[in-house]
This record gives sequence, C-alpha cells and structure tokens, in this order.
Amino acid sequence: MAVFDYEQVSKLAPAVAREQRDRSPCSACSVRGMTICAPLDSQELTQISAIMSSVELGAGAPLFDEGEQAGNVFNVTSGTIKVYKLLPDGRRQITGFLFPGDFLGLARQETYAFSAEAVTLSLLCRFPRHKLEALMQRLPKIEQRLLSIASNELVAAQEQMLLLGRKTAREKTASFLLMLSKRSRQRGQAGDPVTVPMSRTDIGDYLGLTTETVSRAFTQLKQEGTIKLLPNHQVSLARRDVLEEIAGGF
Amino acid sequence: MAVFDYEQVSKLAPAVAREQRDRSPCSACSVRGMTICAPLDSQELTQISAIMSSVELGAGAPLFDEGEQAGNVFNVTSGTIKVYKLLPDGRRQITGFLFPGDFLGLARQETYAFSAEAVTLSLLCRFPRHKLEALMQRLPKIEQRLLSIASNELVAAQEQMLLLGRKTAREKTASFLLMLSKRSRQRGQAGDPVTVPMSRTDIGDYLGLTTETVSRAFTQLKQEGTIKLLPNHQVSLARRDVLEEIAGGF
DNA sequence: CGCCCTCTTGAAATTGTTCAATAGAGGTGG
DNA sequence: CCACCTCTATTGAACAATTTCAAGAGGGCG
Repeated sequence: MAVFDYEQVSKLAPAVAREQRDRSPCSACSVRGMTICAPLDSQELTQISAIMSSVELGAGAPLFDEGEQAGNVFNVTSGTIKVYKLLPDGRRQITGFLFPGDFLGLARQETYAFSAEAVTLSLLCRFPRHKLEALMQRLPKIEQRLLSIASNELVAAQEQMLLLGRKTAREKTASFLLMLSKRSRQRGQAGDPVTVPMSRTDIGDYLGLTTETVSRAFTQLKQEGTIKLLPNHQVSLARRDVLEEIAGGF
Repeated sequence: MAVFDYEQVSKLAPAVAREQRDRSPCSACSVRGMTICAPLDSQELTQISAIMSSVELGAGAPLFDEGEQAGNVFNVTSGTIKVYKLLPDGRRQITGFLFPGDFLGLARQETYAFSAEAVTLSLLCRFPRHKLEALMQRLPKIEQRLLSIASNELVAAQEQMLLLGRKTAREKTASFLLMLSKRSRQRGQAGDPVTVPMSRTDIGDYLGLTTETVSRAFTQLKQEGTIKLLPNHQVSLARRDVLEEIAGGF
C-alpha cells in the first residue's frame, strides 16, 4: 500500500474534494520549510501529522465558500488556489493566490470570510481547526508561526490595497508579474520565465480590472518588448528593470 | 503632580510627538477592554504598563514613516490615526484609520511597512517592540490577543480590497460611512450621527478616489435624503437601510 | 480534426479624473 | 466680537482611462 496514494479523481473539474489519511506524509513534504510546520522538530511533526489529512482538488474545484462553517485550515503543498469575495450581484474580487507553502484559513471567525477554489490541480494538507488549536496550546511555536504568517499577509494586503486604489492598469499588470516572479523564487523555482496559471479573468478580478483591460496591458508590454508571451502559460520578464520601473515600488 | 499630565504642546501641528512615563495609567484607561491589554489581570497590567509610555500627537503630526526602523508598537487611546503607503510619485493609499482601542504596528519586520500620522489630536500608548516581545514570552495571552487582532485586520483588509477593486464611487462612499458608524458603535459611541474627522482628500485616498469624486458622492447621497451633512464633521445616516443597500454587503 | 473556451482586438459608452473657479468654514488678529 | 484670511469643500466642464459590447483569432482537449 503506497504511502502517497492520492486517488486521481480530480481531473474531472469541478470535482469534489478528495481526501486521505496518511502515516508519515511530512517527511517527504517539499514545502515544510515555508509552512506552519517549519519550526517543528520531527517529534512535533508526528503530532501535527496525526491531526492532518490530505486533500486533492481538480482545477476549478471549490475548497470552501464564504460564510460556510470554518472547520478546517489548510496548507497548500502543490498547485494554485485562489481566494475571493463576491458582491451580491456577482462582482468578484480575488484577494489572493496561494502557492505551495502558503497557509489558508487563518481568520479566527466562526465562518470563512472568503471563498477558496483551485486554479489548477492542487494538493493541500488539512487540519481541523479545533484540533490545531488544541495542539497550539502545547506547541506555542505554532501560534508564533501563525502570528508571523498573519503579519506577512497583512503587509501584502496593504501593498495590494495600494495597487487596487492607486495604480493604473499598466502598473497593476507589471506589479502582478513581478509578484508572481518573486513568489516563484521564494519557493525555489525560476523567477524569470514565470508561470501564470490563472486566466485573464482571474487576473482581472485580482487587479480590479476587466479581462479585456488585462489582455490589452499584456499586449502592450509585449509589443514594447518588456515581456514575452511564451507557450504553456509562461511569461518571460525580458526587461525586469523596465517592469519594476513601471510597477513603481514593488 | 497629576497622573495624567500630558503637556499641551501639540496644538501646533505638525507637532513633534510628546511623551511621558506614568505610574498606573491603565487603571483609568477607557479602551482597555478592546486593546491588547484586554486579557490581562491587574498584576499583569502593572507589568505591561512598566514598559509603556504615552505619546500625544497634534492633528497632522507624523507618528512614523514607512521604511523607518520599527522600534515601537502603539495602542490608540484617543483621537484618530491614519495609516498609509505612498508611490514614488506621491500617490497615496490610506490603508486604514485607527480609533481608540485600535492596535498599530503589528508587522513583524525590521522596518515599518507604512506611515502613520494623526488625523486629529491623539493619544497613544507606546511599547518598545523588543520589550513587548520579551513580555510576550511570559504572557502568551498577549501573543494570542495579537493573533486575534491580526486575524480581524486580515478580514477587514479583504473587505477593503473588495471595495477598492470592485465597488463604484457611490458604493465606496456608502460603505465608508457604514464602516465609521459600525466602529463608532463598537467603541460604545453613537452609531448614528457619525463623526467624520478626516478630510475629503483623506477619504478619497482611503477609497481610491479623488477629493472631488468623494464630494460629489456625498452631495448626491445628501440630495437623495440618504444622509444629512451636519456641522462639526457630523453626518447623519438618515436612511441607514438605503445606505446598506447601496454599499452592498457590508 | 474540429469544437469550445479563452484570449485578443476594435469601437462606443461610461465612470471617474483633471483642471478651474466659487463657496464655505474655521481660526486669527485687530 | 467682528472682519479677514486661509484652507477645505463644492460645483462645473472638458478630458482620459477603463469598461462594455461585439467580433474574430487562437489553443488545447476530446
């Protein structure tokens, strides 16, 4: 019986979340150094893995919806997740994209304050909230780590508010590409031909723009030679310096 | 010698921060129940007050600037503080207004990620960061409180991103007034004739609009009878239901 | 190989900005 | 206490950026 026997049902998107318990999944975890698990020793990892289960989501599969009982928190181990809020008439604001190593569900409320959905095929570690909270009592390191994560998210959120409130479409797009590049490097991947797994619509909903405006901004940057659009959702930041100049302080 | 002998030098704005140490200031604190001090008993309050000092800022006085060494964290006890980020060319995004009971400076970085400045005459409690961190080791309740505060701020930040990215000027303005009203009630003050201490420019920089657009939105809401503009920075939410309808999900 | 969905491109419409001028409010000094 | 002065708010008109509406092109999957 294989240890990592994630069943492959999730290609059929939007698919239902698949899950599975697992004996020692953390030892092979490629993102442990960046997650809430980072400060834990192997004995503590055993404790946290005891309350953890795995979830696999196909592209487009929902993880949870805003307003739903917030029973779990998650750690992304592979793929891309988007987190968003809706207005009553359906307008959508994506408040963040999550990549491997990112933590999800920090809000200390009864219900989720946002919805979460897979952009691509994704794997996550799931922790029942009440169990993680119990564990935090014994391992204050986890709580400290969460505070540190929350602080970083707060800084990022303010940066995003600056972008949404004060940057032009062109500046927003440049900032977005640099953000993707930076985060790709943070998790040890290439920073230059950067993978852009999400649709133009998703990018627009993240930047407070329409699909069309995002498309035009990409086209303009491409025609100037600042970026190159490559196959397979790859974008080359041909002139990173120019991009940084345009983005203005990212 | 009076216990609360804050010297009155701050009328001359932009004034330099005034400060003063104090023996037992917390006992008279009117916002203790909402701050980081909330979970502490009187013995613990003594400990935290030992590392605290008071700061008074006149209207317009800066508290700190983005990029500055982040040596202190603060608790607002009276007045209004604005927190903002700037683009290289001077465009400004106000990422939050802080009122009595609010905590400031949570970011766990070497330097402040934003600037802070008094909107009105304000009083704050100041804690040297390294001392507060040392105290947190002994009083994990404080750390838990900070995590709870950070979570709430994160939820608010996402709400603000939805506003900035997807709401119209009219919707933003309605949301803003409701936010002020809600927070006024949270600290036990009237929710209806709400005080709007900040300028139209500040409101614009908070909502991602210009002064003129904010002014026009106020005028329109006034002419419809949804709000009434009263003297002394007061606004009556004559038709709160309509305002909520316009704001859309606040 | 073809179909469907996403992306791109164009033109018109709209929202919000910019520029400009007036009105109002608060504070100061006579 | 009143008049003045300055800063803020309001209003108007022209302009610009982005959105909306509408086709067409491209790419990936079955």
